Amino acid sequence: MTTQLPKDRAPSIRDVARLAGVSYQTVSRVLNNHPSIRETTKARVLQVMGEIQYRPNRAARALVTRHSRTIGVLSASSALYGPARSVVAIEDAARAAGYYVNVANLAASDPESIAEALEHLMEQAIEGLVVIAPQVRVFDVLARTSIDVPYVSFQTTGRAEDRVPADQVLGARMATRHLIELGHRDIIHIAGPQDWTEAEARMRGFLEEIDSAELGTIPPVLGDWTSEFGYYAGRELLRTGGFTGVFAASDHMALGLLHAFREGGIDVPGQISVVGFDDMPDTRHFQPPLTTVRQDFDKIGRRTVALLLGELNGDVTGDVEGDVTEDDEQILPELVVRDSTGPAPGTTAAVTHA
Amino acid sequence: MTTQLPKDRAPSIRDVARLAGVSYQTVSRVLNNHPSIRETTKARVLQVMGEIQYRPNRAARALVTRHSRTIGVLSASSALYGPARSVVAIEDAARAAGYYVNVANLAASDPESIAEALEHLMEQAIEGLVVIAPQVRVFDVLARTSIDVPYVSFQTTGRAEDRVPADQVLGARMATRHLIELGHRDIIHIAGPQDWTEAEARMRGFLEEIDSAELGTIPPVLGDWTSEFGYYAGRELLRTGGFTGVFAASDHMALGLLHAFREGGIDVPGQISVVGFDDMPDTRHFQPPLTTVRQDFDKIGRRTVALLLGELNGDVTGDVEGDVTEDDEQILPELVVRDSTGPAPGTTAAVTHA
DNA sequence: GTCACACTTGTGACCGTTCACACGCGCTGC
DNA sequence: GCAGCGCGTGTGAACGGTCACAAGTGTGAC
Repeated sequence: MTTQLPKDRAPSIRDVARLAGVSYQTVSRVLNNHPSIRETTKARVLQVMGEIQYRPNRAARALVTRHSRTIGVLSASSALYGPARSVVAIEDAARAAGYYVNVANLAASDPESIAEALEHLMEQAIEGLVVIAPQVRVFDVLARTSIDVPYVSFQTTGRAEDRVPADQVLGARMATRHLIELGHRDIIHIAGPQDWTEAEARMRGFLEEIDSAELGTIPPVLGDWTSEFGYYAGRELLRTGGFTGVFAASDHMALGLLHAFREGGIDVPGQISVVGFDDMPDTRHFQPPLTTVRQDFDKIGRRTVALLLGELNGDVTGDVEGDVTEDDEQILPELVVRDSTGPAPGTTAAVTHA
Repeated sequence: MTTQLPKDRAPSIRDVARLAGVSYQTVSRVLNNHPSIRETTKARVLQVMGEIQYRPNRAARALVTRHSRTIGVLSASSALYGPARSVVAIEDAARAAGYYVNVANLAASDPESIAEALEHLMEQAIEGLVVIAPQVRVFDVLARTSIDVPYVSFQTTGRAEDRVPADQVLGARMATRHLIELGHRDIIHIAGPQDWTEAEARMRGFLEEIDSAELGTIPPVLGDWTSEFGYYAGRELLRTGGFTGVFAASDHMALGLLHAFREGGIDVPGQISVVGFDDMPDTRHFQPPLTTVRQDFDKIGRRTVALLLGELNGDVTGDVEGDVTEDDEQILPELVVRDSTGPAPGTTAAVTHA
């Protein structure tokens, strides 16, 4: 057949219809696989689609359905392993669910930057929002600007009424317990920024575990996730002393700590034990290879997306048709023991460093 | 005024028009700031827009203009620092230029995965494509599937006729020269996957520099960017020996090398010097702090986006209206000397390790 | 005073898809 | 033999913008 196709524009549903000898509505039905359509017709239409490389126009579809099938991700400092890995996990999960993702990276976390990034996402007509950033502040801005898309933070659990990242708490408890079981009594926590829910949850886990072991609490140090901070915190800690175990809320900070301790002539794990969080791939090549808590980012990403899509579709449980389920169940973090942790020096006593 | 707005849908251009007492076309003119429109009218329309929080519908606009203002990014293994950082840089640059970004991450780099990811991006009606992945293979797939969007790879220089990432070559030369100047004669290169243009360019830079110093060439080892690979390569290298300097194409691989050398009882930089590439923030806390080549990802990102947008707008030079220019000039990498490099052992002679 | 022209504004059609509704057909049931 | 029904398919309108064109106003030149 020498039926001519438009040269200057992409083939549309009507072109397909003409070539297949049906109406455009029938083609539309094939696209949305409507039940009542004859098999043979469907096959014919599909074949034509393949032949002319037809691709549905998302803009037209979005226009009429009022659904962009796009979710937004607001991410901070994506150069860090955790956020970067999280974004990837979200993208993959969303793609698997047939959604598109638009990411806005936060240069700074002042309200203006946040508002600007959100505005950028809203222009995209996002249907939902995943926040990988200081949730507290983002929430502030969201409330103030009356932007009303459903949103979740990475790490939220499946149950909508309980937005606490249970596995984060658990992971932190595992890390802390590991140190306790090695005989450490004086353990310090280098926390992440407390307006991140993840940081807050990890700190909570740490405190809970310390508490249940009836150990004395050393006030945690509030950091910024980076190795640079870990390094300076480590130097400072060596000046004051009074601890034998450190639990850092990120592997980056743990790396900095290791550097500072090494520089200070401290043996890890001989004198001080260090635990990180995330298990980024590099950690096993740190000096010494780092004991840390592994997170299953992909699973968390799928759960987060499932939760969000569930909310979009109006049900509270977080269930979605079937693609991305598996949510409610808790995703267990895993303690990976390497060489940065060992028995507390002496038997039970803490060592003091000058 | 008690003019009622639609409750179930977002306000449209016609709602604004009604409230401002003008036609919808006038509102459209304001949106596209058409020159001939009275200041007072424009102000009135803008005020109404602000009051009712009007946001133009991108789908409708895309439908009629046939421009999605979206560019796609095809990225591989974004858990690595380089790609992750590159994606962020692209996103920021694109956002600054008023474009949206859609990222597809490659799980594997077989043709099927690539085709699937590309298909996902094409559904989004992307106008251009940035590839941060094995360009060679992606290009194969692109050619085969007759997808026809303009595309650039991250790292391409401004001049369209010369798609060689000059600064990559230069950076590699700087790293290599640094080793040579320290007296190293037997230098080995741990390269990245050769179907990445970046990897190929870095290797070329290495070879060029070795050549111009009239040193003997040791065949480079082809790696996969990861610290894990670096570690095993390092172990293997220790078995064969015959070198005193290593230039790794990524900081991750350098980290693995350091680990292997440390484990083998080799002193870095006393016996072997190591140089990395990228200057990820963690490198200064490696043991020892790593000498590496710093890349200005943000600048490269802006240049890449400018180049792509220039191509979209039909001009060959890569210039775009004025937003994102600054391209043609070369972006100079910077050698950051830390503690992983030192004078070659002995005077000029190479050391052989058992 | 009229005409040309620039400036500003408005009207109709269209982009590609989905939705609501209508319609033809064959089958069943009485 | 005809109402009723379900299946498969087609027609018109709508989504929210932009484009092409028309038209009203005011100004200056003749």
